[in-house]
Formats: sequence, C-alpha cells, structure tokens
Amino acid sequence: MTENVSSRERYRAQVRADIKRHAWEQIAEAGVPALSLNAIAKQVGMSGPALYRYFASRDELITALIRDAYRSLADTVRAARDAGAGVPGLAHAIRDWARADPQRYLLIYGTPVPGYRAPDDTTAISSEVMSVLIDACAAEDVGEPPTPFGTHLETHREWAGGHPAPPAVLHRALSFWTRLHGVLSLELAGHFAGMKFDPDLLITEELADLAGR
Amino acid sequence: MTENVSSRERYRAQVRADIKRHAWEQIAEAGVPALSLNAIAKQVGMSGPALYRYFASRDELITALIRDAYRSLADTVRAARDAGAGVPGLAHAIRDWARADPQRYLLIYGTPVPGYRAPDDTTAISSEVMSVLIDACAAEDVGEPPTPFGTHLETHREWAGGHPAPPAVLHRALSFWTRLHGVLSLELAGHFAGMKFDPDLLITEELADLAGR
DNA sequence: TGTGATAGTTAGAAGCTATAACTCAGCGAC
DNA sequence: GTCGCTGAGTTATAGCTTCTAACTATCACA
Repeated sequence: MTENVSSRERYRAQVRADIKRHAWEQIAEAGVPALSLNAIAKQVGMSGPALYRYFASRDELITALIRDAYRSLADTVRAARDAGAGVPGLAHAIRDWARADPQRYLLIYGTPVPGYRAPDDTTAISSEVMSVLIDACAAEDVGEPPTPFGTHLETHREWAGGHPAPPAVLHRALSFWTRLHGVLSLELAGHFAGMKFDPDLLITEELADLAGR
Repeated sequence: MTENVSSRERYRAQVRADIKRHAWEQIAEAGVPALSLNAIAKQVGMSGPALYRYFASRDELITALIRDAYRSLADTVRAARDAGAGVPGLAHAIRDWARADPQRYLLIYGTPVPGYRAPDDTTAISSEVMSVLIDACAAEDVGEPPTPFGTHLETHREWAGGHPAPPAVLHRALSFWTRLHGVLSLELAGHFAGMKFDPDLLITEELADLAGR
C-alpha cells in the first residue's frame, strides 16, 4: 500500500474541500438544518452516496465544518493581535468575522444538539482564542486588586491553560468574552431587529465599562 | 355552522396541547432538529397525517412552541417582579427558567433559521419582558447623567415601547439583557464545560458592575 | 332521520440519510 | 507489459421524513 500518496491524497483533499465549500454555501443561506448531502453531492458533480467516501456521515461533515470555523476564528483573532489590536480591536475583529458569515459564528456558539460532544481539538483551539484574549487584557492591566469573583476564578484557572495572569485579568477576559457574545449573538440572531440602535456602539460601551472596572 | 362550539373546540384544544406536550419532550431531549411529527402522532395515538388537522406544518407547530415559550418567559418575569424581585432577582428568575429547560430558552434566543420571521405577537411579548426589565432598572435609578450611548438610544427609543425612562436607565436595561444572555447562553450551550467556575457568581458580578456604573 | 362539518384512516409522492453490491480506472509489483 | 489490488464512482434499496390526496366514519345539529 505504498502507493502514490500525493496524487490520490491531493485529489481526496481537494474534493473534501469542494464538498465543504458547497456545504458552507448551503449553511450560509438556509442554516445547518437545510444542509443536504444529496444536494451537495449533485453540486460537486457526483451522485448521492459517493459523498460518503469523503465524509462517513452528515455529522462528520458538520464536525469538520465546526473545526474549520474554530480554526478560522483563532486565525482571525491571532492576526488581529499580531496587527497590534488591543481589547477593542479584538472585539471588532471578532464581530467583523462573525458578521461576514453569521451562521459560521452560530455554528460554534449557537444552539447545540443536546447529545453532541465537540471533538477535543476544537476545545484546544477554543482555549487558544481564550489565551489571546487574556493576553490582551493583561496588556492593559493596571494592577487592580482581585475582585471576589477573580479570587474564585483563581482557584479554578485550568481553563486559562495555566495562564499566569492575575485574577482581575482573568475576570476581565471572561467578562470580555461573555459581554461580546451577549451583544453579538443577539445581533446575529436578529433580536435587535426592531430597535434601531447601533450594536457596535453598545459593544464599545460594554468594553469601556470593563476597562474602567 | 352554529354547532356545539365548546365540545369540539375543547377537544381540539386538548389534543393540540397534547401534541405540544410531546413535542416539548422530544425537543428537551434531542433538540429541535430531532422533532418528528410522525413520532409525536404515534405517541398521541393517531397515525401520521392526522396531526396535520391540528398543525398545518412542522413550522407552524414550532412557531406555536416559540409563542408558548415567550409567553412562559414573560409570565415568569412578571411573577418575579410581582414577588418584589429587583434586578438581581429578575436575573435569577430568568436563569432558573432557562436552566429548567435549556432548549426552550435556546428556541427563543438560539440560532435562528435565516429565512424565518417570528410572528408579530411574539415580538410584542418580547417587549413586554423588556418593559419589566426597564421598570426594574428604573426602580434602582440614582439619577446618573446620560451615557453617550444612552443619548444615542434616546433618539431611537421606540423599542422600549415608548417607556419614559431616562437614557441611562434604558442603557442599563439593555446591558442587563445582553450581559445576562451572554453568560446564560454560553452556560446553556455548554461552553463553560471545562472551566469549573460558578456561572451564577459571574452573572452576579456582571450585574453588580452594572449597578455601580 | 337526514346532512354537513370534522376527525380520523390508508396510499403515495418526493425528499432525506445511509448501506450494499457492483463496475471501472489507475497504480504498484512482478 | 500484465496481474491484481485499492479506491472512486455507480445504481438499487431500506427506512425514515414531511406533506397531499382521497376516502371513511363519527358526531352535532336541524
């Protein structure tokens, strides 16, 4: 079985990428529930069951998409950091990324299927994002005393990947995440539809409130 | 057609309630995507298409469930207010309500289907909830000067149903909603799984931070 | 005792995921 | 160059889904 790895493997990878590309298109326009393997197969140019050579099941395809979404988010966040973005800059980058493809954000942070368990590597990527957020919060640290919740966090800091930031910084990073997600997910889900204020201003305000804590 | 309204109508209403009850059970244990009209029909004791006498389509059933969920949330929030709950008490009531049936909360605030438009009365109930939140924030008002975002809100206050609260209060109510949803939705979706802190403490802290703004 | 609305039935179309069994093309080994 | 294996694709099919059509039986009322 020492066959020409590159040729067959390259083809395989390219077809898998093709499938995922069409899957994203379907998801973007009608959400995950409307994702049909049959329809994708036809778009790719093969007939139905052939697609199962590339993804063992619908769930496996979706899992691959989730993984890619996490990867894309992590790359975006890191790129923003490398470009010198502070806390507000990161928030902007994440919001732009989310708005570019709402269903991609919601695939990660939206309604989960009760039984579903995300593969371990996605949680690894997720904590990669978290660590960038903590770094950013640490960079703007002015040495506040630990909040009560901060000390509570202190005793359970495994989630930060052992990041050595002080409790107040961990707390700020967590608040950053939850506040941004709070506004962003409601915005993407269309719950601000009637009310015509600018969500970007609200986020800015939420983060400013965080900085001066 | 001046028939015995009460008898037939009562039966109809009872069957509809039965159907919804089984639908909620399915949703609670496997989420909306797993909701099967066929399975429900068999559980209720009728065979397949009979269910379409009661709900014209799967979407219509789900819409009815969404409506009931909104109604239940509004009742919960109002009951908490009538019991004398302040801002933290309301947050607690909402969180308890959500944790009692996570999929019910996520049916309202989770990932929406791109094309779907919620019926108008649900948005009415939604603003009913909002007005209770604004009232609670107004009760704890100490007359802060309007925030910049508050004045921005001032010019677009239709969403508050014309509530006469000052800008700073509108702002606080909105922040209350987004902060609570931020923590709660991540909690319900299981994104705090690895990190073993207490979400309730984080919410408390987020709201305390809001009160002293 | 009729009569019309309504609740239920079975049959079936069209779609889905997924499996089974098969054909055919291409690569490696001899 | 030929043999044989591996893997990509096919069609057929099972079993599920939503939903429509056509039919029957029942129930309330005149």
